[in-house]
Amino acid sequence: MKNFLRLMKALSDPNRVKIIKMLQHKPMCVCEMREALQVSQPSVSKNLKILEDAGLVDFRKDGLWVEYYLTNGSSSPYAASLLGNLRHWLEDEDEVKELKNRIPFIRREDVCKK
Amino acid sequence: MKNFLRLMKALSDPNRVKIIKMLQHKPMCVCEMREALQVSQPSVSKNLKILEDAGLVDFRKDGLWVEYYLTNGSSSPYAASLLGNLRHWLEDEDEVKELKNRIPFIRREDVCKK
DNA sequence: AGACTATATTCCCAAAAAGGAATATAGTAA
DNA sequence: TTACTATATTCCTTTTTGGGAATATAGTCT
Repeated sequence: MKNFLRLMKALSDPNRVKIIKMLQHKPMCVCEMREALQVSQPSVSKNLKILEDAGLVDFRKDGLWVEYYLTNGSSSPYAASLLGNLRHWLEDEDEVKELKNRIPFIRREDVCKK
Repeated sequence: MKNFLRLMKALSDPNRVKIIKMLQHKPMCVCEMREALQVSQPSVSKNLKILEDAGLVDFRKDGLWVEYYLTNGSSSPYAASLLGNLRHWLEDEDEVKELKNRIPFIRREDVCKK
């Protein structure tokens, strides 16, 4: 029950759902997501932690930055199911479409290291 | 997006999830659920409204009391999917098993009309 | 070592959520 | 009508949540 509730809670915030939708496109580091979402860096980090605790995302360190990516859901059948559904769900939302359109133009080299 | 978030939020509270699990067993009125959950009547009513807004439950008036039941999910594909999954999900949770065991002994005639 | 950068964490505040007491509403029954 | 009952709603309080500013941490580079 606890895990399930944690998952539902993780997916009940618009920025966290947007992060999921972005990561469906490609793995991204924090500064890229910060730019895409137009929120503060701590906000992105904290939301990523919530998604990680829910078993939805994982990360690998790449030098100075941290690349986040969607899990295969093996940690939880609930997470696996929702991640599967979210591949199709919300694809028609304007917010999501616009976000995915913007991703290719967000280049790590430009956004970070300022 | 709004509908999806509303659904996730509706399912991110333990009492609301328990209501769903109870209604899988049989339609119930507010006073029965109040007894099963051991919370106040207003709390049950408010949680039911949240579930209703999320497209998860509906109700029919039966004289003085109101009988709630699970929707078929036709109002939202998200709700339909989650309701389907929740038939199997959480069935092994002790909280849920105990709750379902208690339901047969909660008789409307005893619990209400005191 | 020191300077710099990406991310995580802490702290604080405003907004939202959840619960109960009190109250309002609607339906029943005399 | 009045009395009663089940549910809904309002109001209030406590807890939780989400955001940003400031700070800490970790990794890179010279």
